[in-house]
Amino acid sequence: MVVGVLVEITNKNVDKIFDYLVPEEYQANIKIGIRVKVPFATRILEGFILEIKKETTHAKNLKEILGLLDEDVILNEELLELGKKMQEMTLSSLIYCYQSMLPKSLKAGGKNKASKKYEQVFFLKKEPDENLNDRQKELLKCFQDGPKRQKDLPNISLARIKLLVAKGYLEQQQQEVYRGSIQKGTKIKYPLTDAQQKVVDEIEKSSDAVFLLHGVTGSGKTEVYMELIENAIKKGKQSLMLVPEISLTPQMIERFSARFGTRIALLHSALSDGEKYDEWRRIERGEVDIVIGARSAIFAPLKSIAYIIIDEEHSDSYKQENNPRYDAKEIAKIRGQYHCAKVIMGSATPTLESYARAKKNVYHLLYLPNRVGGGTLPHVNIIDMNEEMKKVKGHFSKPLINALDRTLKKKEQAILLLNRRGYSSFVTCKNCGFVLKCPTCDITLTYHKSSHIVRCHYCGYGTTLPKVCPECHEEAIKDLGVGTEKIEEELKSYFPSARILRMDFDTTNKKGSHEKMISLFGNQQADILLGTQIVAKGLDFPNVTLVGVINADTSLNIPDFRSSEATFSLLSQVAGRSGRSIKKGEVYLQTYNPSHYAIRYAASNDYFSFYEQEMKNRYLMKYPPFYYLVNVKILSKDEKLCYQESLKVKNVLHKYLKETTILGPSPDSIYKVSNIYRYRIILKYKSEKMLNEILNRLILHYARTGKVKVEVDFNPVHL
DNA sequence: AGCACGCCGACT
DNA sequence: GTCGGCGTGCTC
Repeated sequence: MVVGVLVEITNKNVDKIFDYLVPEEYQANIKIGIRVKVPFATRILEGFILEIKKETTHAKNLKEILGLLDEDVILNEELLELGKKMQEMTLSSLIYCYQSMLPKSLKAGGKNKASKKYEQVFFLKKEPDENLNDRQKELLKCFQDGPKRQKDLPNISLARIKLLVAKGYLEQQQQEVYRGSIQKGTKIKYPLTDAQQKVVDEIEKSSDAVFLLHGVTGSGKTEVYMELIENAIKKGKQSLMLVPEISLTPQMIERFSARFGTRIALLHSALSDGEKYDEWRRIERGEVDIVIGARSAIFAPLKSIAYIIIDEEHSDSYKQENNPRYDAKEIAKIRGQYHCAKVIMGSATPTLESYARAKKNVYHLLYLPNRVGGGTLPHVNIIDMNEEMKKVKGHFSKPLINALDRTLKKKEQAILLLNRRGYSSFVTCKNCGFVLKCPTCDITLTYHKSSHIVRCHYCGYGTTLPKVCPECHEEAIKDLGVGTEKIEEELKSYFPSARILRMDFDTTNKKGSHEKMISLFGNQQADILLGTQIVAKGLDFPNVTLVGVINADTSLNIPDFRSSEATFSLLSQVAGRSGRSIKKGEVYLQTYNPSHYAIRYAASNDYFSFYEQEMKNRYLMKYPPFYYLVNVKILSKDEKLCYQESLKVKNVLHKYLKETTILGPSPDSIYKVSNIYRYRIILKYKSEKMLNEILNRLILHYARTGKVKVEVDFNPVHL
């Protein structure tokens, strides 16, 4: 017996199947999709069995596999096939594709091995008799209604139980337990509005495969999802829902667990490896009906899927930003096809790509134009900061201060957004203008006031803030950026008695702190929630009647063709946090670009006009959805070599790709990260037959040397 | 990815 | 004369 094994090495030159002999002792337990240990050159590696055959076509004498790592299949037939498609789509190595589908403990060569957790359970074996004393008889009664763990029996020592085991009255067994899964469930269900019901009916009756649910903020998309999921469960089918990591908030989890109880698996970054493994096992064993998770949850090993829901479809988090650079929305469509499932993408501000497809009837378009309960969308005021800054200093305009004052007096709550995207809170010398930069990345360092440390957000490098300027040696170092801490101070000077809750990546780092803050604010133990993008998404607080955006337009200034879309989307989302119940809400957008269409249309909540305008720009500039993009990155520690090879790559592309616009090479948006220089070449095309083959050949060519590396990113979300 | 094999410079 | 540089090639 011979097996074909894909080993754990991610280099594209080793990304092929190697044949091994299977010793007699292992033959009975060999399955496609399990992991094995194999000798490989001078080392011992792990890999996945992808083939089982009688003989090898490989002429030379084969080595034998050294052992099996799994009893159960890790990569089932669907995932095996999916991985191959991923490889074609991303040009990553096949092993990378498989590894990215699995929790760490199930990857080949993953350090911490599969870790089922067991607990001792005890159950009754022999009825109590006269050989026991009264206390022992009493204890045995506890086991009459079923097996028990020691924890289920407070005040009973393990020794007392073990004694009864020794005497043969109780039997002890190992039972696999799952860590950290949801416990409660009260089956709460709200009746659907007519509009929601109509959408549900339309999806259920339709035979289309992909739907785009365009629903304004607060229109109750989640209720639609839940209804569909529940109806699917009644038919014995499962559902998979993707949300941006940031939206995996306790609020949303609570809504689902309240309705569906324990038959949910949650996959998010806060879980430990053991917890992730347990959730994966529950899913694989068919013990859950619903999987909710961030991007990688798209690979959850469900067996019979009815719906794949992509909530907040516009979120850039669905595209993986490192190898393999897959798009979970595309994976969703492939899995959907396999399961004959319906894919539903939902958003208040769909991506232009999705909306354009919906308009061409590639996706089935559904629309929820109104808020549930007839609530009206908040009134939005645009504040021209060019004018305001002549009147006041600091970051707050008069109208926003007045609005905050009114809100606080009414005992209502406010959310303030500091738009940090594309914004660096840099540290500079007031004397010579020197800006603190990371020694290994071409990035300004960010000052963290609470810890007195400046840090690089790309490589994590950190150091204490220098007292004197490294350049001119004057004591004139000053942080100029606007962080939430600074805004908080300013806010306190206006409203000394207001209770301010600051939420950003610094304060929500610790496990559970995010949850705590949200419940604190929900219980109205704070008046103002101040934070970065994290406050814009998915939160639902009925007492919030004011939303203020300190700087609506910083995200417009980043050099990315999607910056208008990102700004429009962010502002629409955050505005939607205001006035979600009967109380009327208002919104203040402070901006230096009051006439920019992204800001104006966000203010008037006019998705359609934004769409039309932005589509015109995209057409003129040859951007998606009119053209496809590929970002070809050339990386090297050697700056000169990097540029030289970039030119060579460009020439090759030029020679073979006749239908493609080729831009560059140019320095990447971050020229240097961890001492590696980066150039990029942008490709724009509508259709190019040779594209994948040529790019693949380039990657392979550079994969051997190690001095220069070429990476490609199809449909990049950021340029 | 590693690691061996193989062909050219300054050193106990 | 040798130690060791890293270019090239291979791993069932």
